[in-house]
Amino acid sequence: MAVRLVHPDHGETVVAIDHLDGRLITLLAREPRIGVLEASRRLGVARGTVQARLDRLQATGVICGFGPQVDPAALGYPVTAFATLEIKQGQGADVRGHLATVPEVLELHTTTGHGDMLCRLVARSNADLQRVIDKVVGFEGIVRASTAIVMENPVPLRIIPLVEQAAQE
Amino acid sequence: MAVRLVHPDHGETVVAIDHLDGRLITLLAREPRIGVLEASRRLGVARGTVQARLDRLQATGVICGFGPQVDPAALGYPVTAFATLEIKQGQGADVRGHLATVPEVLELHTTTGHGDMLCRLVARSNADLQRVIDKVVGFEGIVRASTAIVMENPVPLRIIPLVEQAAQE
DNA sequence: GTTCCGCTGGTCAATCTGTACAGCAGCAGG
DNA sequence: CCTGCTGCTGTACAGATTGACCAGCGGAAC
Repeated sequence: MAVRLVHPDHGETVVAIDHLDGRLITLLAREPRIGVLEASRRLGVARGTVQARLDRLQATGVICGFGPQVDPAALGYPVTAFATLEIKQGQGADVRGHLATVPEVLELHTTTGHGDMLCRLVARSNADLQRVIDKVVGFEGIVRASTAIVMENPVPLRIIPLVEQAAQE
Repeated sequence: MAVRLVHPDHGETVVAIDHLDGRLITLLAREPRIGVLEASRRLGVARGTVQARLDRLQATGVICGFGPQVDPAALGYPVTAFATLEIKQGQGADVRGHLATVPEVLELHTTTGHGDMLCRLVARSNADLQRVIDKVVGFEGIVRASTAIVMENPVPLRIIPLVEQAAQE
């Protein structure tokens, strides 16, 4: 059963999930098209149980949606890159706003370490990547950018192993 | 209409999507729970059209699934970090296999540039991150690792702006 | 002109959903 | 021991949705 807890160290709200929650999430991840009824059959529990678990998982924020997963490569953007940006003092907010307007910026984080920001880019080709980088970097406030082009993706974004680990407890 | 094309430069299969496809994906991303019937009402087209479009988008790989989106923070892993790894020559495959077994590694890419690999990690706390990094790096073949902790995430992983751009054409 | 293809608007049976209910079991508190 | 609470089960119901069809229509290509 998913239960809201308060982390003893940080006071953040976390949610403890049990084995059934874990199996449910894993099942949904593997076969997203099945409905509540079919899921209850697979898991060997009553339909109402699955419904209640799902409602709770969404209410607690563990599951934040079932949006379609779109493959940028299939859309014509097969090149992925990560850019580390160095930002001029005090320009952070402007840069964030700028990057948010660039469709090819799929993700942006502010980080500790050598750079100040890390963003994930896609482009139509290696040549097109230059255009994207110019668009990203062509903004006052960005001092320097270093880009790493993704060649292979041995582990695509995943969550199931973590869910299973979290469900162990 | 989503149509398979062959990219003139690379020979890769890409898919051109039209405005209706774009609206459909955007709609599904915004309100994932609506069904085909409701979507057809919102888009002002026949139900069969939406069904056909969806089938085609999935067949062409543009939409690769509707899996649940799980928030690691809600599961008790509020700390995200990116680690750049330098790999000893010829150890790539072993390192990939090792990292794939670590649940806290959500994503792994091999890249050009200073490092050889870039991976996304989560941890229960900053202190716990040390444990995760030790687990990741404690493997022969990894020469050096540099980690950037994520402080803020101004642009969460998104795809809609790109879909809208792709749908313009 | 003819053919192909996609969109429309309609139907059909089968299934699923949301909701509700009573019964039962485990657990904590008194 | 009894009580109250919570969660799971099995069931029921009306209403909505799904997948599958079909004939007709229009635009684009040959």
